[in-house]
Formats: sequence, C-alpha cells, structure tokens
Amino acid sequence: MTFGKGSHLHLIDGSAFIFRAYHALPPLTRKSDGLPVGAVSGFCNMLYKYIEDASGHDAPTHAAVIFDHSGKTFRNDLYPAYKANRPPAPEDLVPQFPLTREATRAFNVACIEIQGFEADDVIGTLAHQARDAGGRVTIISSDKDLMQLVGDGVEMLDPMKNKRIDREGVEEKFGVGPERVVDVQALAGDSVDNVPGAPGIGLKTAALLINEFGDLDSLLARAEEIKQPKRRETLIDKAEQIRISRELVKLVCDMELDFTLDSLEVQEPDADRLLDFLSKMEFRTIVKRVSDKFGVAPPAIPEAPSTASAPDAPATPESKPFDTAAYEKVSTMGALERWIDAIYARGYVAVDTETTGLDEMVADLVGVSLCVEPGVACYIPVGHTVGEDDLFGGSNLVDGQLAKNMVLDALKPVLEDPSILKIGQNMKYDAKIFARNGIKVAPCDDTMLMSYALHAGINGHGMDTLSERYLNHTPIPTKELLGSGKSAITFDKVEMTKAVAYAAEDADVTLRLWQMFKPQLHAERVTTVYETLERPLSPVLARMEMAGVLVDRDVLSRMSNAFAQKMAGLEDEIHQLAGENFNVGSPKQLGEILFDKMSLPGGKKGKTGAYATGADILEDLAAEGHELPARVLDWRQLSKLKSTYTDALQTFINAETGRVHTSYLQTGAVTGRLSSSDPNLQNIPVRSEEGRRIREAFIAPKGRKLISLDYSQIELRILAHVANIDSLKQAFRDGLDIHAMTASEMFGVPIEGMDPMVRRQAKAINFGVIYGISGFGLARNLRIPRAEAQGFIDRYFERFPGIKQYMDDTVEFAKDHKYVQTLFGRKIHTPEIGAKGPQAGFAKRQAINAPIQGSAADIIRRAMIRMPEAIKDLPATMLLQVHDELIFEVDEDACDAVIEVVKDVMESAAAPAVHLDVPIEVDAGIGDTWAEAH
DNA sequence: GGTCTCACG
DNA sequence: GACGTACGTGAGACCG
Repeated sequence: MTFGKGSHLHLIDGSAFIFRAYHALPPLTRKSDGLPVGAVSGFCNMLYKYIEDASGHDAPTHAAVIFDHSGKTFRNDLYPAYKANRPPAPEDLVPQFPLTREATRAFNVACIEIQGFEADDVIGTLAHQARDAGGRVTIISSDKDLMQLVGDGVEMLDPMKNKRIDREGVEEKFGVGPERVVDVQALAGDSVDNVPGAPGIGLKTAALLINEFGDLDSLLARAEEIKQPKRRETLIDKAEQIRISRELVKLVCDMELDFTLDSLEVQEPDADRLLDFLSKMEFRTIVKRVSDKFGVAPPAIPEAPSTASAPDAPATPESKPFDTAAYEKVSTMGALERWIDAIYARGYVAVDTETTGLDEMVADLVGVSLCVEPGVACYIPVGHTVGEDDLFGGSNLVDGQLAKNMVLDALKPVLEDPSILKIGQNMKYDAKIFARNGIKVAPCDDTMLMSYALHAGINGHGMDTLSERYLNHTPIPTKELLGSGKSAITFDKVEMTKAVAYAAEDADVTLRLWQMFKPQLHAERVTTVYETLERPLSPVLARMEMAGVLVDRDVLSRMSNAFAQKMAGLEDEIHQLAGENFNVGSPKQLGEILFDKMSLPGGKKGKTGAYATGADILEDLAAEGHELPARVLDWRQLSKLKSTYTDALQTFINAETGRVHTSYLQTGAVTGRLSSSDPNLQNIPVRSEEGRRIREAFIAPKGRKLISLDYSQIELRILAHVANIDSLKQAFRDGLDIHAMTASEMFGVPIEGMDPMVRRQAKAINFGVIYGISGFGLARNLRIPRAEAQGFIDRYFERFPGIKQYMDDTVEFAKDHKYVQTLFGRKIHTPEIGAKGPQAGFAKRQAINAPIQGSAADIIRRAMIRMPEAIKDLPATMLLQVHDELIFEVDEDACDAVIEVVKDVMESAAAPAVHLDVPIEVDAGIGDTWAEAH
C-alpha cells in the first residue's frame, strides 16, 4: 500500500521508551543467568499492546521504532559540550539496548537507527515526509524536544500517561505554538542535554519574549528594546550562544533516508520468531499471551534457576564433572593447529602458563594450557627438563615436546588477535611471561579481577579459593606437585602426566569460573567497576612492574654497614643496662627483663601470656626517664631498617636490569587499594629522618630524574564531598589549612597564630573521622584521657553534624545491604556488619572507612589507567604507586612538561563519572632520588 | 604457622 | 554496664 491520504504512521521513540521503562519498572533479571531484562520486558509489553490495538479504529497503517545510534552526532561538532553532562547509561541497562533492537525485529516492526543523527531527527524527517504525503502521524514519546513537530496532522502520544498532545498541549507546555518551540528552547536552554541557552532565562521568560517579539531572530535583532537591563545585556552578549542553542534543539527534518515510507507498512509478526525471542528472554506472561493470540502451544521455559544466579550455590550435579585424565597433551603441530582452530571457532579461550618460578621477571616458560569449554582442555609442554642444567646454561629437554619458539609463533596471532578474548586467572602474571617472549596478550578477561569486583570482603580471589567455593571442586594442590620447603622442585621437573593434569585443570577451572562470573557482573551491578577500574588497570600495572625502579646497591650496602655498627653499640649498652645478655630482638625476653627483672610499671600481658612491648609502651617508659626502653626503641628502628630495607632490598635487584621490580596485587585490599610485594615498595620509610635516607637509594639513571606527584588530603576532600559538608568544601575551595580550619571551628580560635598543639589535635580528629572515630582510639593516639577525647569527638560532631549523619547513614546502608559502595560503584561487602559484641564496632568502622578509602583508590586507579595514553609522546615512564602518590622516571629536560600533563590527569581523574564538589589538588616534586622528589 | 612488631598511606 | 577498639596493607624475627 502506498503511503498517502488515509495512511497513519506511528513513530515510536525507542530510546526514550527504554529509559522510561528502565526507571519506571522494578529491576528484573533473567532467571537462568541474571541478565538484566527489565527494560526489555517493558518494551515488549508496550509493543505487544501496540499490536493488539493495531486492529482498533485508529490503527496505524505504517510504523517504525527509532533508536538513537551510539556515538557522536553533528551536534557534538557544533557544540562539543552537547549532552556532555549526561551520566553514562546505568550498567544494567547497557546490555538491554541491543536486546530491544532484537525485540523490535522479532515483533516484525521496522527498526531504525542512523549514525550521526539522533532518533529525534529521524522522527522529524519521517513525520515531515508523511505529512507532506497527506497522511497522519502519531509520535509515541513524551520527549518535549519532539513537540516542535506537532501540528498539521502530527500528534504526540505519551505512552506512559496515555495522553495525546496536540497543538494546545504544546502551547500549554511551552507558552507558544509548535513552530516557535525551537525559539523558546534556544533561550531557555536545557540542563539535561547541556544546551546553554541564555543564562538566567527560563521557559516562562522565554515564551514571554518570543510572544512579544514574534520570533527569535526579531528578538535578537531588536534586543536593545528590552527594558530589563540584565535581560537585555544577556541577549546581546550571548546572541551567538543562543543561536547555537537553536541549532542544537532544532530537529533535522530533511535527512536523506535510504528507505521509503511504504517500507514501514505494518505487518503481522511471525509467531515462531517472536515466541522464540520471548522465551529466550524468559518472559512467561507475554509468551503465554502471544501463544494464545496466535493459537499455538507456548514454548517451554526452564523453570529452575541455574547456578549462575546464585553466587553461593555449589555446582549442580548436572554440570560437567572434572576429569583430569581427559585433558590432552599437545606434542605435534597438527594437534596445536586443531586447538587454534577450536579457539577461532569459539572466539575465546582460557589460557594459563606454567613457569620455572614465581618471579615473572626471571621465570622461564615451561608450558601453556588452553581450555575452550568446560572439560575440554590441553597442555602444551615446551620447557620440561631432566637432570641438572649443563655448564652452558642449556638443559636437557624431555622428549615429546614441541619447540618453544614454534609454539609461541603459532600462538602469537591468537593471543594478539583483537577478536579473540583471552581468559586468565591473574592474567597479569601470564601476560608478563608472554610479554618477555614478545607477545602482547589482548584483549583479556581475568577471573581474579571479576571475583574482586563481585566478592571483595566476602572471600579471597585465588584460584583454589574460587574453585572450591564456586565450582565445588578442589584443584590439584601445587604442593602435591612441587613439594614444599627445601625439597621443592620447579615446574619443569614435574612428571609429564601430572603436569598435564595440573596445568590443563587450571585452564578448565578458569573457564568455568569465567562462565559463572560473567553474567553475575551484570546481576550484581559491577560491570562498570570491572570494565573501567579493574580490567584496564592490569596491563598498566604489568608495564610498571616490568619497567622497575633503579636502585643503587652501594648506597644500601653502606647504610647496612652503618646500621650494623650502631646496633652493635646499642646492644652492648642495652645488655649493660639490663645487667645480662639477652636477645634484644625477642619481645618475650625483653618483656621479662623489663617487667620481671627490673619491675618497671605498665607490664601488661596479652592473650598469649607474653608482656606487650610495642613502641607505645616503650615510649611511655622512656618518657619516664628509663634508659633501657629508650635504647631498645633506637635499636628496633635500626633493626627494622636494616633487615627489611637495606638488606632485603638488595636481594631484589634484578641481575639483568639492575632494577627492582615490585609486584602489585590488584585484589590485595578489600577497599580497592593496591598492595605491593616482593618487595613491598609501598612502605619504604619516610616518617623518620634516618629511615627517609633509604629513599636516596632509589635513583634515576643518568640524564633522567624521578618525579613524584601526590594527592593532597584526598580522603578528607572525599569526606567533605560525600558527607556534603559546606564549611569543609568551602575551606578546600579557599585553599585553607584544613586541620587548622577544623581546630578553629571546634575550639573557636583564629587560624592565624594557632598553637601547633591545637592543630595537631584537630589533625588527629580528622584522621580519626576517616577511620570511624572512637573515644578510646583518639585518646590513645593523642595520649589524653578518654573522657577528654570523647569531649573532642562530641564537639566535632556538634560542629559538623553532617559527618555524624553520613556515618550513621553509611552504617545503616551497610546493615540493609551487607555492603557499602565507593563513589564509582565499587562494592565492599561487610558480612560482619550485623555481628554482636566487639565485632560490631569493628565492622562499623570498616563500613565507614571503606567508601572513603575506596573512592580515593578508585580515583588514582582512573588516573593510572589514563596515564599511558596521556604521556605516550613524552619521555616518561610510570614506575610506582603508593596509594596517593605516583612516581615517574623522566628525561631531565622534560620534567616540567610531564608534571603538567600528569597533574592534570590526576586532578581530573574523577570526571566525568563523578563530579566532585571539592577541588582535587596534586603536589609535585623533582629529584635525582626518591628522597629528593617526594 | 601463629604472633608480635613496625614500615607505609 | 561491659565489652574491645582507630582504617588499609606486607615483611621480618621469634618461638613452639
């Protein structure tokens, strides 16, 4: 049927509808795997109702659903900030976008989206075409931006309120007719779409002006005539901005389309196809209705939810059992090719590497295992050896192995193929091994990181833990293969059958975990956390670790010697003071000397029956004038510096690179912080003068410098933001000394000439607040009576009632949900929050602290993820992260340029996901050593 | 292997 | 009214 007089076109604004359905309906997930489908369900119900009504008296002859195409439109070129402040779509809505397209096609309705244009433009164009052809148009939407199209046979229908909007409706809303809607919108602007408009002029004023002057062009031309001075000025000054705004809100109604109105003719849906889609979505009610309508039997939908939707459920009996005997040992190129074909057929593969050691900067590759579906896994040995290595560093390879370079050459295209997803458990390790063999593995999913996004605070994220908890399967323990202690062997010496079983099983476990976790990310609303904070960080950390930091061995060893001498002297003194020789390093012996032999006061035994001899206790004794504990404190400081730093650090200098390569554990802290180990470079001394000198051993090579940039007071700034404390926020904006400001608020003293002691107390309170303050803790920290400390806290909460409110709200939230969240959606589970007894206080403080510490951690993560791209053309390498500090190695002459870029990335890292109400500030330092740069 | 102590943010 | 307590880590030494 040709579109013309008597035809009736329905244009459904699909994107707007999805958003409304999403927000109006309770979150609904597909039972079998937790896929969010609430908006799809609402969308399908609407389409169904639509079809049912299609036989009614006002039935459409033609229809289409129009969606926004993702990506930029011409409006972004016109005005880059257009829709820039739109938050990203909720993560559980994102996967529903393609599903609604699928639904539209299943209903056999035309589904339209056009790149570079918004749905509104397509609707405008089609409406004009239909009107010009003499037909009628109903736009099914409530978007006010479409109201400019109303009139001459074009009407709107609000699908939620079932209300028709005609000419009068538009006039009611805008105060002008449809043809002047654009003018009014251009003046009023739109904060949702970030259309600037004329500042200070809203809908009412805009309509008034347009009605007075006729249209926008006349208004702008005769702006001088406006009586109100401010209004007049705005319209003259902002004329250009207003014109741009008009271009932004004005719909394109003359797009070139590659289809005709005739092709939109309404057609009966195909029952099979429609039911197939609906049952796949597991929409039981609508499946039944559609089946009834078409007079066919409803397709079966599995009733029992699968394990995927229940995190704690053990693997069901029908899931494939583990069978280590079924794994294949790959020892011919033909077999390897078959595996590679299988990977391409799948599009993804679980990968695991076996190596000669745990230090991925030293370890050699021994074998690779692959898995493409549960139970179907293989191991490709390439470096199994027998006997001792020969004198030339070569070794005796076991027979029946492919050559390492041939295997790597064959795997490289797969591992680097952007269309093949590589799945690993702690993929950073394997990626580094491959990187040292010239292979850049990407793209990757990591089950350890998925578990971290899902389960932080509930369980650990190691493979054994995850397998036992989520697959109900205990993998072959490493100990069984390698032994432990002195008799431990390396993987290249493991007997082949056992190696195949162990290695392939790891890949099998990894794949099964991935299949389970992937849909859970959506169901638990942590897809964004995983995709934006976890997955992209892993390769950044890998690069930092491989870069390593240069450490001067001579500096360390000289310091070690100096410490040893001093310690020996102190030890003599201590023994003399004690009147006998004993092991100063033994807290037990020290306690007995202090409290039994010398009968000093304050001897308190802990739960093990030993006296406590911590620094705080020794300090108290020293303050009373006792020599021995004072000397022990000195000795302990040196002992710590020597053993943990100057001695141990030397052993971590890599023979090949001369650098120290730490290992960052992305899942180490529940809050989202990193942890560092082997060695831990996040606790290099700085607080004591003597300890700080250890940082002189961290150096830059000749011609380069170290630069250090750290966030200033980031946790307090976050607290000011999340608790929404105006005075604190203002203090940060004014660049005040925040501790002095707190003291001033609390004690009513001026900031100028403040007693340092008063400021110190305020500082302790500020920190206490972040930690979930208690009178006891503050009293101990400040060494003041508990009642006094409690008085401070009470006064603090009186002055900042918003903070108390925030803390109470956070604890309440934790009790309701059994988790707390950072500003960026990271979940930290708090299963202990309902506990009774002393546990309760602990859990409360954790719940209060976690969102603050975690949000700060998220911010620096975001900065780190963006950093490689930001500095890619600069001679700079990111080396270290210490929670709120980043350290780079930079060419001497580029320091200032690098600092400028890095600072900007760090300070703007929260945006655009979160707009902070406080400025974020970063301090920078340059030096030849870390000591200087900090 | 558990406990204590102490280095950092 | 008593319980216990600042938040988050990693590592080395001692000791059974």
